[in-house]
Amino acid sequence: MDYVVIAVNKTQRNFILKQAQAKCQSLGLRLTEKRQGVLEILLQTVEPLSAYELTDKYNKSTNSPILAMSVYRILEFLESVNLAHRIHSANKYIACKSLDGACHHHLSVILVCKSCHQIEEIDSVQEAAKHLFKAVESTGFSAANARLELPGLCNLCKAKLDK
Amino acid sequence: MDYVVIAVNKTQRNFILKQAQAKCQSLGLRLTEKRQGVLEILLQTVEPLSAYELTDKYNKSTNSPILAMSVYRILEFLESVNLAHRIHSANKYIACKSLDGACHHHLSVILVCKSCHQIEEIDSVQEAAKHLFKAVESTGFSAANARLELPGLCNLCKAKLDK
DNA sequence: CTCGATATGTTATATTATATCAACAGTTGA
DNA sequence: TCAACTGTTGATATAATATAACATATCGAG
Repeated sequence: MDYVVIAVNKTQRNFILKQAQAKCQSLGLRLTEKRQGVLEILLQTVEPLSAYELTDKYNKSTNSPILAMSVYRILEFLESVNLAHRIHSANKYIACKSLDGACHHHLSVILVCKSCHQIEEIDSVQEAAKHLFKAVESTGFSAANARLELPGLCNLCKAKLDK
Repeated sequence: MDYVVIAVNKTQRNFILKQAQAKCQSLGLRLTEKRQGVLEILLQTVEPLSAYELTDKYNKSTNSPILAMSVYRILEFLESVNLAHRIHSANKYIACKSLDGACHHHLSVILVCKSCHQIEEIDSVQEAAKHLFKAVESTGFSAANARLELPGLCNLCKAKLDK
């Protein structure tokens, strides 16, 4: 299985946005224009973005600008409904790009390349992750909604460094 | 197996410090007075500390004070030789309290309690962690020196919340 | 419409982290 | 012994990330 950086095309973005709308509605929450705008920028971007980078991008693409403060609040909202994830090791944020609308939040594994700083949220290690969670929970600790961030080197960077 | 917050007693601290000295020496590096001082504070403390908290504690316990800048540098050093770990999800730092002098850095799992913010570095899930790493590496990604941070609720806090 | 709740605007400030250059200490080798 | 080199720390400035607090605006239910 090949390792590729996730980039979603326009059709996919629209699909995810629609699902996001539906999800919020079903929760009795509002995916407002600004919230959707922020989510769109995250979806359009391959690398994770800091709140301030996100603010800049947002403001370049609109004529009703937003403040970083609001972006933080919006990110908090998006995270709370699992539409975006925070990458702690980088203090940056990504959209959840899972196309089936059900990113496996409880078990998701995020690979963080130390060299190119790109990120891949992978599903193919579900089983192993599940085992780890079970082992952890058997110690009495309740692992909640965890995304495992694994630092390392992606395929491409490894190839470059090997040269 | 019970979940307990790691606290090392004085004897254990001294033991770890001695090992740290030896480790640095064998690497041709110096565990200077300040570096050792910072490590000691971390070892004496159960909760993870921010660089600035660490600075304050240090300066309260000495008459040759230190600057936060230096603490950052020292933390970087301690991390580079695996005597301390950074908790990304909290932007704080802990000492590696493994008594056998060989914290399993490549596979270590850190439980972070969202409620009391205390931290437990556990060894008992080595096998499961190893499997996960293998699964990840089979995707072509080289996981490097990872500590997995798992957010959740520790035993004690869970009990409190259940009341 | 209007009231309450939610969302956003606005300003200020806290917290975390890095950059830069100078001073000093310890080691090495002539 | 002394000069040169390397690594460590001091000192100051500033950048980057994040939260607090309060005001205003907007949405939706009744």
